[in-house]
Amino acid sequence: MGVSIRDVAATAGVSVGTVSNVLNRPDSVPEATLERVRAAISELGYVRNDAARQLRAGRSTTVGLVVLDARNPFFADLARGADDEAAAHGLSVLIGNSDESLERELRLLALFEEQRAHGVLISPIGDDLQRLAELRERGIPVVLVDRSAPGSGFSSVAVDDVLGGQLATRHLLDGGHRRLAYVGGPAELRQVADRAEGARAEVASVEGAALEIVPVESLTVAEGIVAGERIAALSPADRPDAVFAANDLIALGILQALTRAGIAVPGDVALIGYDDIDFAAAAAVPLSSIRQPSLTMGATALSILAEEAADPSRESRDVLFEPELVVRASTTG
Amino acid sequence: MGVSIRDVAATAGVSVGTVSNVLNRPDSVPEATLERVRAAISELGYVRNDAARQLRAGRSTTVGLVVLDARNPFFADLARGADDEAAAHGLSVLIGNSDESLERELRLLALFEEQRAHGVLISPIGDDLQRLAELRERGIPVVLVDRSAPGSGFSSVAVDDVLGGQLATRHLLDGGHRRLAYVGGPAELRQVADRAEGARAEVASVEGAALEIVPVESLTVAEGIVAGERIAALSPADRPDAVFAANDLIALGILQALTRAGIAVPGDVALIGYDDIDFAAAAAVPLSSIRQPSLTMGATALSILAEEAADPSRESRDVLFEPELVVRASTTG
DNA sequence: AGCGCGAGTTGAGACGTTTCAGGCCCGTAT
DNA sequence: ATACGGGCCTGAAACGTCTCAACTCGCGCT
Repeated sequence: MGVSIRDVAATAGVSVGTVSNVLNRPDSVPEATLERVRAAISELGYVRNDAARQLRAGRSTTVGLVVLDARNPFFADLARGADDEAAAHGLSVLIGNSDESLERELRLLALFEEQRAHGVLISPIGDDLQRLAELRERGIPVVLVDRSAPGSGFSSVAVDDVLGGQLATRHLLDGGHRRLAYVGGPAELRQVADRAEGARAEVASVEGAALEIVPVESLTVAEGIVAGERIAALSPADRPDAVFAANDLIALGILQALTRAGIAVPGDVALIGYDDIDFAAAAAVPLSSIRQPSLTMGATALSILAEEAADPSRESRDVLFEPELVVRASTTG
Repeated sequence: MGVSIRDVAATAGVSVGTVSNVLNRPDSVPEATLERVRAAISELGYVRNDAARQLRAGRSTTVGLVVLDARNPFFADLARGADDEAAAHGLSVLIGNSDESLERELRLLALFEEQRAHGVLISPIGDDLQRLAELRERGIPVVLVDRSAPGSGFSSVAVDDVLGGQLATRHLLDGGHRRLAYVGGPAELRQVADRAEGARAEVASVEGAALEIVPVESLTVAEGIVAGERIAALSPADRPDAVFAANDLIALGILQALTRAGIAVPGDVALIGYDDIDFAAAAAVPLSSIRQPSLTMGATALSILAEEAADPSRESRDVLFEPELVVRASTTG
């Protein structure tokens, strides 16, 4: 069925070794041979078999990327950054979606392990890095993204989420708000917990300020709507006057629900999100948010991964980016 | 370094064939042996080598998906639909981003061909299906997504874009608008051309209605902003009173630009998009749009692909979904 | 006792690539 | 004339899996 290197060798009248050289080390082959082999290749329509290469090489040239939600533009951007950088290293990125489910995360890791992935970039769900340590022991380097873990032995590329939570919260407090709510979940997600911690710390530093935690099941627009409806149902006396959402999808959902219920943003309730996705600026009320350098994070993570794959003895590195407050209409009324 | 099936066989005291049977046909192996082999597997931490399986099998278990823009939620949904269906067939989906660039598209196809992909789902850029025919000849089935091509020999899963264009345009005309603009590009994209054709047909059927075509370089928010600024710069006399955008990203960009320029939507200019992405409903002015069943399309495409991969002699099929008008505030003032 | 049968197991061979030690040949130095 | 070096090429081995024809063994039947 398939045309192999052997067929090419036969029609070009050379050995398989020579064809391999043409493919991989063209400089070491004289012009005349080069052309003859190339002619044979295009005549036969030969296409390299990647599986055979990988088998020989012992590992693949694919990097696995496990994200919490492929539909979240933040992760799409992160993937894009990784993808661009991967091209420069001759690698390709395979995106897997854990959907905040531990079971799916494990399934993806098993898949990448069977594929002898060149490495794995992951935004893990829980705090149990056991499985990841296993991968590393078997020769697959792992870099954590959107999640720092100093001392874990894994390299990581993240943004200081505690600081991000503080920035968002201080901004709300500076606006004169005192009855704050934080909407986020599930609590197992480190990002969710860290941003809450930042919020708590900041609220504690201001006399008379209070923080209520509103849990949601996942970081999606749909869950944001649910949370928004819950908030809208409260009497004005019980209702927070400012809401900090764990990400922009939640914030957009809340915004929809509040607007539909006739509650003005930012007039009645100020609202700030997290990630600063493209759509935040285009929202019903342009959304204040905390910006993360998503493209850069993806690129950085991939390049660290490539280094560790090339030299496994390398020390792990933790890169921490600074979040940035972006003020728009949703908090300035 | 790696633990192979041979090592497992040795420690379990059986032959490699038996281990393979345990892995692939556990029913044909008696309980006692099964357990012994499984014990050896977990003792040694054996993990199957996918490259070797693929080499043996002659093709991989990965399906390539080539999309025009991975950051467009429409394609993210489509990918998700394909991914879910793939799991049911024991396949996995590798997403590639052509970014509306022919060169990147070709590179991705080369990659998938080297990987002996199980099949390829693609939303192709141009009208030249030559390269795809090549893939098919070499045993890699191809299904077109978001693009119908009856008579091409390729199966396809699409939405009737001409009809979609008509729906959107008729809705604007029904609203009393007569000076219409269509914003879309690049023109090579069949989707862009078909939607324009629908618009043209509908406008032609109404006395005194006019349609202006505003080209953009790509279907992104950024390009939408550029187009919106161009429209905003026109004098009120020259300005269209209704805009049909080739997709929601463009529409959201236009919305931002118009709003910033103090032009009211829908008061001064009505606006409708295409795709009905999640964010359309959450926009500054909730966006009217044309809904496509993205998840279903992805799932359907993958399932057709799986059938063709199993039986290459199968006749090609063309599935055409009906678009649906979703009316929101951006066209009802 | 001889036979056939089926369940369970074996082990060689093939998939297509890369690598690498070795071989050939020609030209130059001795 | 001989030796040597270098450029070019060869061909076998190895990567880990699956398949399949062949084998063993125990058992029941004649």
